[in-house]
Amino acid sequence: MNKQSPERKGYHHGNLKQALVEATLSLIEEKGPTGFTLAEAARSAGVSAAAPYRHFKGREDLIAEVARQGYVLFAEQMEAAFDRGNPNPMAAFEAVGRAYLSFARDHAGYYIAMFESGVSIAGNYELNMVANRAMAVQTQAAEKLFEHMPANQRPPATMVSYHIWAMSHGVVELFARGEPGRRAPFSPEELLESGVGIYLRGLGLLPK
Amino acid sequence: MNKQSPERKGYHHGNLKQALVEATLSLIEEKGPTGFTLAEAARSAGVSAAAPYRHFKGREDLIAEVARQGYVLFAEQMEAAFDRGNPNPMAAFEAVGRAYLSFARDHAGYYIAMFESGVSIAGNYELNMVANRAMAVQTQAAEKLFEHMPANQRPPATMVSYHIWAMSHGVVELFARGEPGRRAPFSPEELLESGVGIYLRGLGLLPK
DNA sequence: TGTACATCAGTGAACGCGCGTTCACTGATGTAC
DNA sequence: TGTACATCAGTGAACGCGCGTTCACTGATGTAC
Repeated sequence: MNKQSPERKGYHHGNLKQALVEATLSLIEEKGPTGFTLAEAARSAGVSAAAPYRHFKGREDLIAEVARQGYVLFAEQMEAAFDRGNPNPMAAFEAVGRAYLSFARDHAGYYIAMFESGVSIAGNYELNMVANRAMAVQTQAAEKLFEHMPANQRPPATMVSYHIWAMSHGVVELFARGEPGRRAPFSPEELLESGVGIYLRGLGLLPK
Repeated sequence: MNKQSPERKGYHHGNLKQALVEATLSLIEEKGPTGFTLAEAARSAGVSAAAPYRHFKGREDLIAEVARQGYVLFAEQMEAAFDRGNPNPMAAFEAVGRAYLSFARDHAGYYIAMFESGVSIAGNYELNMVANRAMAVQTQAAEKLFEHMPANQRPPATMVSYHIWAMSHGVVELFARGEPGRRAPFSPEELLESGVGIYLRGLGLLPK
């Protein structure tokens, strides 16, 4: 175990801010969003305990930056999956659902910083903006789906996107953590896809 | 602000174990599942920092006890709401959903200890048992609903209960925390009820 | 191209603090007779 | 009913520890001329 970060050059780190973000991601995945100290993050970036203060106001600020980067990446991946509704609204909608799950799985550290760290989104303007951008994709996907449906035969698109978001988040929290399959005999993907399928049938958007 | 617990009698507390559990509940609600120390819990129970060691092995053990009590209460409330399927399966199913949400709302401290504290359920036999008992109610409610449906026209009852659980948990985490209505223009109850309604329609269990 | 200088981004020592945990102790309570 | 004694459930002092944070410092880098 080499505690010293390998890309460290000399007296100056050169890229400490980002190195701290990455150290934090690992620590979050290992020990949870509150299971480590700022000093620990500094140590695992190969730097003294005082160094982080050159880049962040404190622990809270570091985690907020991690969450911010996470939301940016998340928004990109959601937008790419949505692909402005191509090839068709239903396929795009389903792609967004899958993108949600793969983000949560492949970037657990970001996901935890964003949704489980208790970082205050309301109290941070920039974080608020980028979080909204990410979540807006889900609403757009629902709107596309409703394009040819009369408004009085369906719930508001925002409500639909909250339903899907809630189910996605619930699946991640309850079934995508820990050893695979430990808590349920179904995979997270399977659970979310089947759940969303039944839901869409309930909206009259899938046959039978 | 009286830091000393009021029901404290003399040299012996008399009910310290439970007082610590209750102090922990308040602290969890205030500061999150990792936002306080064992010493803090002791202090707010009006007792020296060494006293908790007479009842718990440490912080982890105290939180596990809080979670255990939470699961017991949760199971009771879910079972009462289910009422063995009375007055009819659909009403019972919906009552279970509402019970989930009110438990999360009225007993946030327990809910957080159970689902967000990172307490290891798998590694604690008693906790495992009581958690399973609570979750089994949801599966029973789904089974009752399916009573008169041929098995090949429906998903497994466990899967349905996981879907509902995921959506319930998602609604709690995303929309039932913080100031009411801050994150969504819909109340948690409204969101869960409408979401579950659409889902049940998708199962062919509700008309239209 | 060389040099002087300003600025940046680190160090490491120091401090005060509160926590976890142990320990010998002691006040209160329960019980045998 | 009294008394002796064991046990229970607290105290408070002590310890070592690591954290957060500040500070004067210094090595490295960038830039003006």
